[in-house]
Amino acid sequence: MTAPVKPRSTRHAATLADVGREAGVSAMAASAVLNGAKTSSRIADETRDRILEAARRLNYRPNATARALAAGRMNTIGFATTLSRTELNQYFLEVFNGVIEAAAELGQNTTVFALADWSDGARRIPAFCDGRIDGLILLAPQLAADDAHRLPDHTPLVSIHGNCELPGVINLEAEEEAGAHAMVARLLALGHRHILHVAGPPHVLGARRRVDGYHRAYREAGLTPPADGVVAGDFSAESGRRLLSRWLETHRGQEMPQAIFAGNDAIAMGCLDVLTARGIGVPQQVSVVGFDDTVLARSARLTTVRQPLRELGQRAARLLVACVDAKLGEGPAPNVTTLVLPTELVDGATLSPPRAASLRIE
Amino acid sequence: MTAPVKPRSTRHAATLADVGREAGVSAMAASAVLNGAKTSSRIADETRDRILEAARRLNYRPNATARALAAGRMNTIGFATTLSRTELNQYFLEVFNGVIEAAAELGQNTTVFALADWSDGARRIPAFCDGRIDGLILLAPQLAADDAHRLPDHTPLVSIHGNCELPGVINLEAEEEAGAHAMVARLLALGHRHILHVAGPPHVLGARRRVDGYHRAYREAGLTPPADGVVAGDFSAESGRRLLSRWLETHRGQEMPQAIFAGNDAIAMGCLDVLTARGIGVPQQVSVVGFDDTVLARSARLTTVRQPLRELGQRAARLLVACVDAKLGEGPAPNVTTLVLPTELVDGATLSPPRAASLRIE
DNA sequence: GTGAAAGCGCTAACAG
DNA sequence: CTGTTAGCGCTTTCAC
Repeated sequence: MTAPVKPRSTRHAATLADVGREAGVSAMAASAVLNGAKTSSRIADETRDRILEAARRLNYRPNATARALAAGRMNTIGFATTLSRTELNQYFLEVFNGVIEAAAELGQNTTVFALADWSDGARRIPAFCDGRIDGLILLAPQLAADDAHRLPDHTPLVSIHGNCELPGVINLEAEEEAGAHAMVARLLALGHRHILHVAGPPHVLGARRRVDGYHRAYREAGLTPPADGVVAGDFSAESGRRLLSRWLETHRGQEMPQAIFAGNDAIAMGCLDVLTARGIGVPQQVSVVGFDDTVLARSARLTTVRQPLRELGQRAARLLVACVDAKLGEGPAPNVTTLVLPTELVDGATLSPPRAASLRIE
Repeated sequence: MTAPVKPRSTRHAATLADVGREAGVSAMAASAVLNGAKTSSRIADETRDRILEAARRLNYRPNATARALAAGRMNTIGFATTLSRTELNQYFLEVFNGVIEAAAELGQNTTVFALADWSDGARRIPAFCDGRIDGLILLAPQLAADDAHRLPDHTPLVSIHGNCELPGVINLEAEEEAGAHAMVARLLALGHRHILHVAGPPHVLGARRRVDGYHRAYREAGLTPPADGVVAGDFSAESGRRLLSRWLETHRGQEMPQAIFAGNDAIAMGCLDVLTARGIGVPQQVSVVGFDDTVLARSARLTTVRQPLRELGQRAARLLVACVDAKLGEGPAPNVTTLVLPTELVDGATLSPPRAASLRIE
């Protein structure tokens, strides 16, 4: 019987076995001392010192993959999002900051999965949940109810701004309808009557909710929204530019809207571009308001509706980690299925009362 | 001798052993079929089908941690950066997009490590390199040469905008001095003479290089920079606001600078805030130019110096993965130690020739 | 108090 | 072509 060759691993500085050998004890003892093992009652102080000393001398580093394999936990959460390669996603950045911050506080790493789109996501998500992450946050997922059964059930999931209920997936969102309503109600209260809503994609729940808020504000004020008052595209500056340009083209000679309520800040920025290019003063001639309160809004001093994006990220991370803990029997499972945070109006420099005389589109 | 209890793992849907049992073959056969094993020449078609069928029935998913432990590779790269909790880092976002994009193309995941600051980083980096990532990108690290020996040598590192040479670490950067020089030279060519440089932190190499470019442009034009022509703070809008406000306070009654060259776009945005608040027209009365060409610049139509941030991220990821491959004997090691990409001027709406009459600071 | 043994799931080597 | 064996580094019973 030949003694098994123990090939000296070159992959890591030192293993527990190395440390044990150096200290003249077993690897288990080393493990007990170096990693907060719950198993060992106590190791003799003298032994412990010897082990610590050996570890320092060999520059011992625990191996995360081995530990993960044994523990069934990687201490890493995933964050899945679509990331366009042409337009940087401020929305992502805000939420991500919250996620990574809260995760770090809980000793968890964050790995980001960039999706081309969500049909891609539905296909790839199961593959992500293969042990490299302990749980996954879905950012603004566009999943069909049909995709639900394909989602892995052994990995906790949390969604932010999910577009449909997914069984077993906690969803976090903000009061978008209420936020949109409050903003449009304020515009109406200031005297604006002709408000154009340049909306996001109709297949996105949040975009529809903003449209709903717009309509409710008119309704509750006893007013009727203008004909052609809502145009929809996607959530990008480019879309804002395109939609508004086209709208102005097709309504040439008619009355210029007094205000533009953009579906998000990026759209608002696109609208600002168009107005500026036409020499139309904001807010002197037309008011423009956005939605989200991303850094874009702050840098342009845009009047907007704030969604607590960073906080959504933080909460999502904390809930997710709680789910992971619970799955491993290390705590109670959070008993929420949905969490809705408030929105609020943010004052900027792009909103004022409507001018007295109406303006014609040239 | 008691038979070892095989506790049915509840952690994963199914293991290779499960699949093998179901298909009536060994786990190795299953491994060979399900994961592209190079070892086995061929498995009988009939067997292979049986295995695939069993895998599908059991919904088999390979376990990434087990695979990583055996293979010594996690297929994940790390991205370490400082992330302020008060101001969102557009610079980070741009580079990150490049990193994640290139990494994904190479089948690698990306995990982000958020550092409070780089002294923190020097301490924590070794701990990250414990097998959970195969290599690490350092974004704008501020490391002392002294920290070098603490960096792990078993994990490949790549830095972007590193502040000092680190042995064995490939560094990527842009021609910052040249970019700053080109911009200031253009300002001078337009007729500006009194250019205030609101710079970044002097301990950051890139900030110093921009100052150098500023000085060289004056020198080569045969001119002398104004006294008090450079003020330094950090790379944030807040710093830009504070520095410019203070500068204007302390120079009250003197001549207003004709142009402001900001150390980065965030600083430029801060300066724009201050000028706007004072009712000073940009660029009619004062020109403002930035550095980086982040999304902030684009949304404000800021004239700026473009650094190819996304490309820096892409290149860094590709180089890093090449290093990882090389370490595992799967390819040649890249033989570069430094990569410098060009910068270029970006036209915006915040630069014009100086006005004829000089302006006094009120 | 400490060590021996078994196993987390997968893979590389070698035997059959 | 397929199965057996050993081992990646760490942990967790369970004897001693």
